[in-house]
Amino acid sequence: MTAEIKAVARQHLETDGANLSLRGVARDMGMVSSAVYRYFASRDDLLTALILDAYNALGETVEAADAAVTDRSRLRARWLAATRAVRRWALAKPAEYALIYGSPVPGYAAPPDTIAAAARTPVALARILADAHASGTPPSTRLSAAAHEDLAAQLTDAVRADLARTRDDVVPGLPEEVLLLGITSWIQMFGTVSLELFGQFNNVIDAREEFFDQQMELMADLMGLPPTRQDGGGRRSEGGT
Amino acid sequence: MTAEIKAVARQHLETDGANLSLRGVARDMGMVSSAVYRYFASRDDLLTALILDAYNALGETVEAADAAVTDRSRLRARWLAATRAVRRWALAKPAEYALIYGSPVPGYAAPPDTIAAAARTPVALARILADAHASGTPPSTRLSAAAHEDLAAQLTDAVRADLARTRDDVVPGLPEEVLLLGITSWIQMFGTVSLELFGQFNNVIDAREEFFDQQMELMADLMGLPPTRQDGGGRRSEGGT
DNA sequence: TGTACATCAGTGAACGCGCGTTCACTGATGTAC
DNA sequence: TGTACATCAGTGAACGCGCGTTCACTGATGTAC
Repeated sequence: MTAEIKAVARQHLETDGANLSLRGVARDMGMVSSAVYRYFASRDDLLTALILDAYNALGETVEAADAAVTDRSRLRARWLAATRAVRRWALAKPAEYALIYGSPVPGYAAPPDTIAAAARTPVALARILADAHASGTPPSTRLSAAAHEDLAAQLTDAVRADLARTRDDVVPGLPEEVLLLGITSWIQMFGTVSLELFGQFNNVIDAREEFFDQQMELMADLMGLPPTRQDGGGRRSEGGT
Repeated sequence: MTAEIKAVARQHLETDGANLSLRGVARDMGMVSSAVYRYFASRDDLLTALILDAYNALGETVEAADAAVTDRSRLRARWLAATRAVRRWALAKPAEYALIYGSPVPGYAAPPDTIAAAARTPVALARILADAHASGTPPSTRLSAAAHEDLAAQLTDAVRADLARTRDDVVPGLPEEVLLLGITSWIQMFGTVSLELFGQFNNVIDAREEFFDQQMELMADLMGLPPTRQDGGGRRSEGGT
């Protein structure tokens, strides 16, 4: 019942964006508008439910994509699978993506329940990095030694404190510089998906899937995730030659 | 006259987001709603004008910030000045930023005039990278040699073609891998600003200015922009000790 | 098996509101002679 | 200096529409005895 309303509302998101009309949803369900109030106390309540669902659907998708890599030690494959899952989900449900990662809805304040759901995807990604660190992968094989040394020296106390707080919550034991590279990669992933989806790649990048993969490979390099087959020194070897 | 309408409309953006009301703007100007039609043919026309203005205002800000670095060879300082200008502008005018870099307005299609204006900021940033290349800075001093070699090998034909097209338009002569790192940095910059502005840093990053600076320093490392004072090997030295 | 009653999903009318756009108009300002 | 006329910024009423939310209600379904 409430699930059906949400399903119709999700369709409306595609055309109306966040200024979703409760009356329009009711109309499409063959109901009178006041009937919706039996299921949702207000339009904002419906919106909140959609936001929560979107965060959870994305989180679930990412978790599943990561879990589908059966050899858990293939850390780069896990990273690529998880980030590709984000992009694929965003392309499949652009309105839901925009709802959670786009501009805030004017006049709408997300209730605190959404915070935990919002964390689901970043936490899934962080777990991959934590596994990499636990398995002894040297942090960032791809940054030069000098750059890596600098990275730690460069951190101000305030940023370090932020990192330490998240570290303790999510990935205990991970060095702050490593977490920093993880957050950098997280930003790069959402930045790439958002710029593509919001139209900033028009007339610049046409090969979007390949470009995304390339960016995520670069981020894997940055985080020091080992090449998928550990046979080639620093060279990636999956997919030919 | 039209400038005043746009000024009031910009204030409305702050509260209403993109579902800006033409009647509301007229009301605030002490005019009757139909009077606005003497200056803008429709609500969408007004929106288009605001989008154009926003792209140009941001572009101008970035160009000015770059130009303010009088020693043009201080490439890292120019990069930091330009990217900080983006963030500062976005924080000062969040609604205008959301209008151009947030989720697309439902039912609104940006006319082609906006494309040239949209390019202004990326072009200003690309120029810094082109100057770095022209002055003989080795591309990406901070990636390990193996990683940098990989970067070129990793590019597929399609991505390479995209890069070549942009290169020929904007920064003739720049190697594709170097442009790629520039685009990566461009994405990182807008990703960081957007995630901050759209609320994804809540409960994660509090020291936002310092964090942003750190990310942009990292990107400068990635692009191989030399440290601000060329006296310290690989170590950054501006700002003490 | 049959009646009385409670539950509750959905109705329909109404509230007060705001919107974009049109159209014939007023009335001040400026120009031409 | 004075009159006649054109320009044009802004008015006011109206069009048809949609919205979120409320409230008293109907009528089917299910439960209790």
